[in-house]
Amino acid sequence: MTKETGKDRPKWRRRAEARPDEVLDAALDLFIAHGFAATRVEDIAARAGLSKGAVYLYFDSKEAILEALVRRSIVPVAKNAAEMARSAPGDPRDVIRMMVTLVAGRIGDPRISAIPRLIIAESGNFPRLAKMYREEVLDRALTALETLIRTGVERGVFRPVDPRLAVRNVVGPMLAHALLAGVFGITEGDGADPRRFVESHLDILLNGLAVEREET
Amino acid sequence: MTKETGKDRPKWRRRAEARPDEVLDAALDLFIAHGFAATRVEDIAARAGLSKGAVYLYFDSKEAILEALVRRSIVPVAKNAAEMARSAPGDPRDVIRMMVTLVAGRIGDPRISAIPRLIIAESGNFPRLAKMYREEVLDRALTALETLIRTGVERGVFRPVDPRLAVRNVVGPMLAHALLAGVFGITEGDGADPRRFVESHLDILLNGLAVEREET
Amino acid sequence: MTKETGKDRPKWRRRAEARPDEVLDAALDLFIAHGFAATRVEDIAARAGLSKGAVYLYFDSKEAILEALVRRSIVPVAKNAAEMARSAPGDPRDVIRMMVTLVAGRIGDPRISAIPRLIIAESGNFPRLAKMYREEVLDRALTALETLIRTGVERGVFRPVDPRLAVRNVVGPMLAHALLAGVFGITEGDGADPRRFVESHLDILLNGLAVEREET
Amino acid sequence: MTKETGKDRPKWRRRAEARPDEVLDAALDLFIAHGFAATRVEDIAARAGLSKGAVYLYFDSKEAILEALVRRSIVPVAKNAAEMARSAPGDPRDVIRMMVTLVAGRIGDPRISAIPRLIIAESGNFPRLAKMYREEVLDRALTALETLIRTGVERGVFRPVDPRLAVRNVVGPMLAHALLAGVFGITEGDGADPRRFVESHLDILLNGLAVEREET
DNA sequence: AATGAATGAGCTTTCATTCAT
DNA sequence: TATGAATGAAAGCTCATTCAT
Repeated sequence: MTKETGKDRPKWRRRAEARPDEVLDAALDLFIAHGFAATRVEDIAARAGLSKGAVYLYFDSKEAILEALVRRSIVPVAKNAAEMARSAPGDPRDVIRMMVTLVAGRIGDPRISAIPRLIIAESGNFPRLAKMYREEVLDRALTALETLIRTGVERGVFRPVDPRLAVRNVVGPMLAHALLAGVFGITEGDGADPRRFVESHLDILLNGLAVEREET
Repeated sequence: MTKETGKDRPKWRRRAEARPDEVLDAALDLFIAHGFAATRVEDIAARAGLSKGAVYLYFDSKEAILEALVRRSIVPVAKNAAEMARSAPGDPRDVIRMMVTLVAGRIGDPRISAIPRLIIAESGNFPRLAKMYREEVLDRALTALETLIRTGVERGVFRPVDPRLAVRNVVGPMLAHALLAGVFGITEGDGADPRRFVESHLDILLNGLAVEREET
Repeated sequence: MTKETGKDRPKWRRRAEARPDEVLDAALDLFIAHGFAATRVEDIAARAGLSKGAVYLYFDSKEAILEALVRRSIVPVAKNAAEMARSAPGDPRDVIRMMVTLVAGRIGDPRISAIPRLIIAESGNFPRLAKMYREEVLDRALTALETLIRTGVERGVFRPVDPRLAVRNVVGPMLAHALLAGVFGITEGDGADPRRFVESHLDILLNGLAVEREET
Repeated sequence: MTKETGKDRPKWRRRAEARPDEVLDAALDLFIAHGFAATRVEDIAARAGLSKGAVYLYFDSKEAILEALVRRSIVPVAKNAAEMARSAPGDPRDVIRMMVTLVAGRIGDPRISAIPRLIIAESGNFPRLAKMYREEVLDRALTALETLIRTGVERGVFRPVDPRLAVRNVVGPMLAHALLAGVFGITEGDGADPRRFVESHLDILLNGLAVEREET
């Protein structure tokens, strides 16, 4: 009687539908903290606020949780990639500036930068994950960057660098920044202000690529 | 006469002395391939050519193997650091060129680049490892680089960048290169020639830092 | 109607509540028969009718089972001690008669006399057990006996013995009786009638303590 | 050359011949402290001052060590029993006094009282030990005591007690005394003077058995 | 949709025993 | 006689997964 009003069901439903995501959130936190193998399904369940058995109503296995996690993290990338593509026509330097700023802002969030870290850690055991990530994220993102750099070179705003290799200079410093902070707790004296890092990175990078001196 | 030739000493004693390193080598291969948790001590033993129980003659626990592995990888760093220090007086650009070339050559070897990857993966479970690595390797190496850059700035060969942040631009691309190759199998069409990458990296980096245009 | 009869409640829940005690019972039997170290958790599980893993739902470790066993055996002692205390006012000889009869009746049951035997055997490895038993059982029981004897001496019904030492003459013969039977299978020709032993023990003991001859 | 004088060999030999006993001594100490199962052969070897492998030159197995230990402890009993027998003709009370004094003096030594404790602990796993001890020690000693008491009864110095049961009153208090001290560390305020206990025990026991009041 | 008791394979670790030297 | 490296069978414990309720 009490809980059967038509209006009330939505709340239930809403929860029920949100469950898988709650599980994924919980799993992500724990995978970040302890890695995949050292995280127990029971702990994921507890953190998600349901019972061990219930997790298996939503996911076939622990591995399936990891996979879903990676898959979920991939979705926004596709969107961003599409968005980027649209704004591509402009000056490659501006696009790179935008991309770096965008990404650097995100990797500050441990819940986002943790996914690649998880994949790095588990790629041996679950090659499918690495493959998925490579195909859906890296190939897209790196190719986009590559094209951008190639365009710059062709237009004469960048020196004649090899775009395939140059992408490492775009991406690497951000990776280093994220890992130094996330894994080793090295955040520099000034704290965690990502803007200063982005500025520094873009300064060095774009000057390194530019034909003419960039004014900072 | 009494002891035969030095070379002929009991094989097993000779082996016994080499055993710990053999175990570490085996462990490293497997940790790289499957991660720490998914590697069984028995597999390490088998790969090292001895029995499960024998591993425990040399190491107290599986975790101790991991720690020894990291510790062993740290030793050469101290040596290199000392060496670097001696050559420091020269042009900072040359020293950076040397360092990058040296390191990039090493990270091509999966057995060397795997250690940081292991630490990245296991830092959650074994914070001591991360701490050790940070103190023994990162703090040393990054500080050295920082000093180098600062010197360059002071001498007027580098633009006025923040040395603390600039180190990410030195180290990051190499990290990216190693991970793209090691984890995702992205080695570029041209294969695994590290020299081309080093060249490209130094070109972009040093131009990015330089006051005047570097001639490539 | 809704929940069926109380009796019909899910069997397994009912069992679940009894499980820890079933495990302890099984463990006791096996510890008696083979000692703590030589008993495998799997055997305990099998005897208790569940799987190895299930034992760990109820106890943290094998040692915890032993401890719980001792703890469980201690509970009734406290009750008895309280009971004894109430009847203390009477003639010390009567109280001693009661105590000896009570205890001797119990040590006939191997599941009761086994606990001290286990503690004797394992005190080296688990000093906490010995300490617990000493504090909860021995200190209580021996002190009670001591007081009893002292009272007897003061009232002039017992000769002036040292109560601290005399307790050994109360307790020791029962201990000997239990061990001879339990460990060495020495039960006397007439079998296991404990009453004859109790009679004999009390006869000798009380005559040994008495100021005047006891009539048997 | 150095170590080959004829005179020197004896010392060697002597050691070699003493080795098994040294092993037994070491084993006894450790078995007392940790029990049979929890004692490692390697520890026995270390304490006896030789290598793990060497132990197996003298004993076939760990169990064989335990058995030899018990066997060794039995030898003196036979001698004592014979001695006792010779002095038997005297007053049973005197013989009992002698026996109790003798035994009580010995059970103060943990290396002697430990043997029965070991047997109590391990009788489940090694029934042969219990059987051996029963036959060689208990049956002998208890029978002797029994005979003694029976004689006393027949001669009219003891009341008509059942000798089979009365032996428990002779032996039990000593057992209790040894266990309270050895296992639970209960040694009474006055320390470890065994004479006071023997005196107390004999006082109570002999008065308990006597037809006429004993003067203490 | 949800629970949590139960399972059992699998892992790390220990240690009696063997054997080449 | 003596060593100690090596073995391999257990044993304790964990945890992903299942299933009766």
